[in-house]
Amino acid sequence: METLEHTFSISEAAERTGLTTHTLRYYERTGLMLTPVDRASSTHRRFTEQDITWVSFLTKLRATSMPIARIREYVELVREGDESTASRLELLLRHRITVVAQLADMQRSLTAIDVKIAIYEEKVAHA
Amino acid sequence: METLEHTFSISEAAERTGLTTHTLRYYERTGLMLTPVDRASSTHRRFTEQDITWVSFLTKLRATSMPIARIREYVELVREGDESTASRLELLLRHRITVVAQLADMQRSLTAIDVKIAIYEEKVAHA
DNA sequence: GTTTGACTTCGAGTGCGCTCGAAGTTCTAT
DNA sequence: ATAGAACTTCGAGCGCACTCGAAGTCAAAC
Repeated sequence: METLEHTFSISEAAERTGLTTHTLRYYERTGLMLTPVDRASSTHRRFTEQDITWVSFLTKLRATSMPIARIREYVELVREGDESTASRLELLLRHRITVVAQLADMQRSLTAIDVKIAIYEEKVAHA
Repeated sequence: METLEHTFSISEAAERTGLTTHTLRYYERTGLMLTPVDRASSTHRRFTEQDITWVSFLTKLRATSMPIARIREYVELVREGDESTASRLELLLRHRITVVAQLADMQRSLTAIDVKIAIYEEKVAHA
């Protein structure tokens, strides 16, 4: 059952990815989709499950501050097929290092803020 | 000894805070300093230890994505003096919630990226 | 088959946080 | 005294990632 692949309109895709339709079109036009999005009825976009999956992943890359341009590089590697696996791994590993650094940095900043909070709490408690 | 308060030129302040002189001036002019920076010899800025300490803290706020405008609100509260302690605490606690959310979000994204990395490592190992 | 609303492309606009350059002034070292 | 570096203000410009509006086309529901 369910052998036919289900597809989604742009607004359904927006709903599923948490992006706006504007942003989805922007991502496509700026070269961030693995393949051009299918068009049903000549013009309207039909997003496949794979498109949605990819957009969800690219959202993770964005959420960790990978710049659009870097994501585009990654996409180009994916398009090259299997032979680029090692390059893709390398790109992601490099990105991973920056993410871990970001997390550590943010954690350190949070600690500093917590120190301040503690001081204020003390102050407020004595008033 | 060392009872005289040491002050810093803008380039020394830049060095100590990791910001550029341009950014330090920008922060001052956009209302992010607790008090106007002292001027020695009529025009040149002289940063006090307290200025440096404050800039370091505001850098932590920025590093956790607090917008300039919110920092300005915080600064205005500080200028009001002791009576604003509770408001400042509230502002920081509210910010804290967003920071914790950011950290969790980033951590989740990192996990998704790690899954992909594991897949690629598997693939590369078999080649 | 017509209406309603979702879709299309295109290019321009926005918001944020810097970042920079120009043109002039002041400090420091000799 | 003077050269050169470091400082000053001011306003404009930039880079990134969207975000939006206009004007037109298409499609699903009745």
